[in-house]
Amino acid sequence: MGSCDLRNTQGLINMGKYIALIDCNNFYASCERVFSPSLKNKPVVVLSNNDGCVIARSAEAKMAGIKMGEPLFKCKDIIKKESVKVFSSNYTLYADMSNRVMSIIKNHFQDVEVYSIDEAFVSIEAVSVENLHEELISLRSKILKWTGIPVSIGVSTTKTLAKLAGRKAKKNLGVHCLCDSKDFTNALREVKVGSVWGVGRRLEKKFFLKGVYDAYQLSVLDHKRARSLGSVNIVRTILELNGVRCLSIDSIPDNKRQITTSRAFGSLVYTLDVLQEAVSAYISRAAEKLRIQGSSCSTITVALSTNRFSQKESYSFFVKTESLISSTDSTSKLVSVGKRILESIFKKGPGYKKAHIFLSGLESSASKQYSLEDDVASIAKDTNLMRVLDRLNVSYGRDTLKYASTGMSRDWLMKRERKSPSYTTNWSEILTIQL
DNA sequence: TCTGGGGTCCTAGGACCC
DNA sequence: TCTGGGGTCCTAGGACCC
Repeated sequence: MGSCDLRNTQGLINMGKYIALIDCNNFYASCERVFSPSLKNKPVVVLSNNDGCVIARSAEAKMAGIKMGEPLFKCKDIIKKESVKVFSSNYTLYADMSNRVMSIIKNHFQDVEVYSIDEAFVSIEAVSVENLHEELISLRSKILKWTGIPVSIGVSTTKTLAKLAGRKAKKNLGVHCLCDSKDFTNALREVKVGSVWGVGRRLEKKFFLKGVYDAYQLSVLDHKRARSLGSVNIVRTILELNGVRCLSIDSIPDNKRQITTSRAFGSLVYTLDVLQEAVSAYISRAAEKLRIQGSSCSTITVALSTNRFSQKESYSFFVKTESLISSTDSTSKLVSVGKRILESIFKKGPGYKKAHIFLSGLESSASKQYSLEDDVASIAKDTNLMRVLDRLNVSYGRDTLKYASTGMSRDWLMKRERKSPSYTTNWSEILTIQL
């Protein structure tokens, strides 16, 4: 963490170093639009897994009154009335489009932190705000021209302020600099405290009770009072609102400390053998993620849950964790432990909606601790097998080679009834143009 | 009928140690 | 009535993010 002396907003202008947040507009909806130009200016939404909730909306869909996170069945009427185009999520496509956008940004700037699939923070040394503004406007057009994805860019001196600037940029669909102390107070007053990055619903409620309603009021809140309402993070947020950098730009992502694969089934599952297929498949996926970052895990947790929205049955969650004697990244080893755990938590009766796998106790595979009981030769063999498996699946597509235990029927697979083709990652689904 | 998934960090409290 | 003090490590749960 950088220095945390308290600076006032006057000091901002002379800090010399800026942080920009580059954020793709309505990202998933925009991706769908790139490949279906007829959707231009039309309302578009993208759904979560299992076609459950709306997780991305084009501007027109927002205008039509569809809310973020709303279950599909609750906005069926609007969708019909406004002829909203609905897509299942197509993560392969979005990840690929994201990579394209991010690589343009990385070519342009040195210090880039890819913060999420649709956002990046960059740290910039600029001569003047005016020059920077120009530069970012041209970057924005380049991204739009090269990928078809519109972005908005917020600039300020800390991440938290860049986020606020990004909100403004979204409204006028371009670049917004929040670097001048004159605009500062007004800009902060316009933002509800709950919209500040780092203030969620719980904290917002607490702040309301204390008469803190907007970002400006938060920025002048006494640190001790703030600390009594939240954790040390909220004090950092206040400092950041005052232009004091507490959060740095991390251009090299850390390895994950925990790996999760949890997914709802397409329909309720009642039998152990179908659950075993699903759990094996989820573990395979989690183990792949583990190997991608070169880690092994020493703890595996398996959980089953019923439908939490069901009126008829009460919600149940069964969970069990097992520690391994020495850590592993082998799919087969993890699957066999996972299946054993599943058998021990499975109860006949309820319909299961979801299975969850958590891998934790992660350490680098290269420097892992062996146990006296380890059969080193068979571990080496397994490692080679995993290498071949991963390589084939990278070259020829996921699940080209998979464990039989993950099932052939895959009755539990999630619903994705309105998925667009994987235009950019699958030869057989490439875009075709008819003349 | 239908309600996402994958992460992080922080804190309090218990277990344990000398 | 009286019940050491100081420390570490681990875990569960809460809050937040996209």
